[in-house]
Amino acid sequence: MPVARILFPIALPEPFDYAVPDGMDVVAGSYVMAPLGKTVRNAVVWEVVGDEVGEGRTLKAVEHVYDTPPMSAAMRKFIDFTARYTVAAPGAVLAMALRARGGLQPSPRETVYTLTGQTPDRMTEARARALDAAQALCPASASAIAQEAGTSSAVVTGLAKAGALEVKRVDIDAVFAPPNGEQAGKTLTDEQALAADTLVKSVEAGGFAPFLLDGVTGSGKTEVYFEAIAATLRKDPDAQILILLPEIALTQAVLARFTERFGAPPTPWHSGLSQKERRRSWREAAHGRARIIIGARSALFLPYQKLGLIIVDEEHDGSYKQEDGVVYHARDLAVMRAKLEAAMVILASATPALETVANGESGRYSVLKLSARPGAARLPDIELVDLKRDTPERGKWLSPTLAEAMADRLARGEQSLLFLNRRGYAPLVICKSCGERLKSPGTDSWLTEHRYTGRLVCHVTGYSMARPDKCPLCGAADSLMGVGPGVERVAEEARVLLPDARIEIFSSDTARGGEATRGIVERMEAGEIDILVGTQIVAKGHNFPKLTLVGVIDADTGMKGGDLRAGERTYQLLSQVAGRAGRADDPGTAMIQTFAPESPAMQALLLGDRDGFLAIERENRAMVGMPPFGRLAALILSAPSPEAVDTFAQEIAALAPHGEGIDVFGPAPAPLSVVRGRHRRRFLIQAPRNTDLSAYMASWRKLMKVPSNARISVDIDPYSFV
DNA sequence: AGCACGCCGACT
DNA sequence: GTCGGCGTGCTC
Repeated sequence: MPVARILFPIALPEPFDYAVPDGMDVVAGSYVMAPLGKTVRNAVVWEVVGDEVGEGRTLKAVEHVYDTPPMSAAMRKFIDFTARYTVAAPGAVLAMALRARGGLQPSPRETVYTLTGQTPDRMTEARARALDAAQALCPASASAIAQEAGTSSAVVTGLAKAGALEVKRVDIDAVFAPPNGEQAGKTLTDEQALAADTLVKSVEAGGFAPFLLDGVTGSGKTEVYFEAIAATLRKDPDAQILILLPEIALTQAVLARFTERFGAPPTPWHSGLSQKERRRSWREAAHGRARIIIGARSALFLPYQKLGLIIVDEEHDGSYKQEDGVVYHARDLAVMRAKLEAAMVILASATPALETVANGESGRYSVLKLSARPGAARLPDIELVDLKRDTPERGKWLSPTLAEAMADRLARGEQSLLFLNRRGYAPLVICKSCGERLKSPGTDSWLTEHRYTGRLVCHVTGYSMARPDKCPLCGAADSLMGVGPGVERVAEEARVLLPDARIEIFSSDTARGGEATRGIVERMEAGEIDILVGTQIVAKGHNFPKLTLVGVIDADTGMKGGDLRAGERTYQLLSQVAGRAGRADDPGTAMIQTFAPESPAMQALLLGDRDGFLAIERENRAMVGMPPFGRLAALILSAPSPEAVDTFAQEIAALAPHGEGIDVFGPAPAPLSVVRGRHRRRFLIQAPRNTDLSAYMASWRKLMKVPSNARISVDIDPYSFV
């Protein structure tokens, strides 16, 4: 009897062996149901091993094979690669690919009713209303028609019996309409056409080909990669195309743009989908019927039948890094997935990551540059405001220079945007009488004061409490004081400064859901807002024609935290924010308040010299062997008590294997040393560029005996660390 | 990930 | 005397 090696979507160390009953059609990649312990679970056949009989052991049998086409060999290889690379169990990676309940079953069906045109022999008041409702809703269930008509569903079934309504059984999860690759796109500029042509030629040639599409904001990157998508659709009627976007960019407007360009809505995938939508998107992707899939990082793990093209838009965006569970970077894995699929991959950005630029320069990626903004819109003039000389009053955050510019814009009827990447009123609350800093319970992160809601909120755990009127530690009344600026406090300051101005706050707190966001954007476009105070939510997308001043409250915030990429991230974010100012005939001004105007990031911003900035960054990193010139990994341990985690950390430190050129630093308290009652320690591992760090971390991990109350997580190529 | 087996506190 | 707390170990 053939034996199937089956991988379960749980963190088991390896696939398990099962007997394949006679006549059951099981191949590598088959989605099956098999008994495991006391339960029966969905799983995937990883390989079928000939007619080998287990050495005297009896195997359980595969129970059921699903009709879903088997998972492709490339997908299985990708899962194995990801597991090895991220030092995770293959089953834990497979679990990410199977996250859609009901996706393996055929679509559930429902009974719907449509008009036949016949009139029933006997017509009643209720029947007439039901027929009207059926016409309005067209295909609809009996209950929906009955509700609309204000009758019982017996009326609807009665009409069906009388021949006035036709009964149909239909799939609840409709198939996505196929996109059209023949439809023409916008007219491209010469520069855009040149880039698009290169991409189209590469699609036609086929095979693995990585590209960096490096184009300034507004240079039309999307229109260029649309041509690559269209070419892929034309070339291969089975090829699927995946577009990865940062979660925050997955808006209705973006989906609409794809719908318009390709004549059919794309298949969406992100954390906000309902169970029904997930099931539908997953099934269509797994069957190969979904042709264009637009999703957040997790869409990379859908089991496509045949990927022809992957696009990673805003490839520098930090949200591509998954931090819990299987720790991965979707951009890096996207390139690997494309390689395994022999597909093309396009990384697009106005401010590409240093790693990506380095890959371009070394020739691993082909680089396409777009330098011009069509419509002749120029980038804004940038001014650095030196906070050491141009200091705001105590407890204030707007420098005299910025305040004056805002007043000037208001007088001219133009708009200003103040940017501060901090939600709420004050990022820290202290007690004036005992000095206590209020923290989230079981965590060492500060509570942020939100005046708008009158609450103290932890931005790490989501914990929130009503603002107490007494210090919880010493009991002193009226002693709590918010320290530091948040968008609410800056808005308050602006209101005092310019009482006649219409001022609004734009952050994830005030713009919950698309509705409120659209409201703010519309009022801004209509000129009903004079000053908008926002967090990084304002950095993306929207262009406001009357906006001529952007003020960056504190350019140095992002530089704290000892992060390797702090300078790079600050540059990316600030250049994006600054780009919001200006319009075709008036470039506008961006005023950036900083205590370090002489720093390379600020100087590069001032001069608009992104490449110069990257060159300095690169030199610094090359000197100290940091990525991409060396490799990093992190090992994070956690346990319920500081004593337990320290003991465990010491044991682990002693076990670290020797490796050529590999340095192990730590243990040190992790960036957030206490999270939800768990104490965390971190090791940082640095190695030469060509080291197989995954293999090193896996060999180390094998030596560890992890106590049951402790957790361990490996982060290859960590992004945030101290 | 479930689920059961295992030894130590408060209850009908 | 039992019910049940979740520590730990296994699932082909």
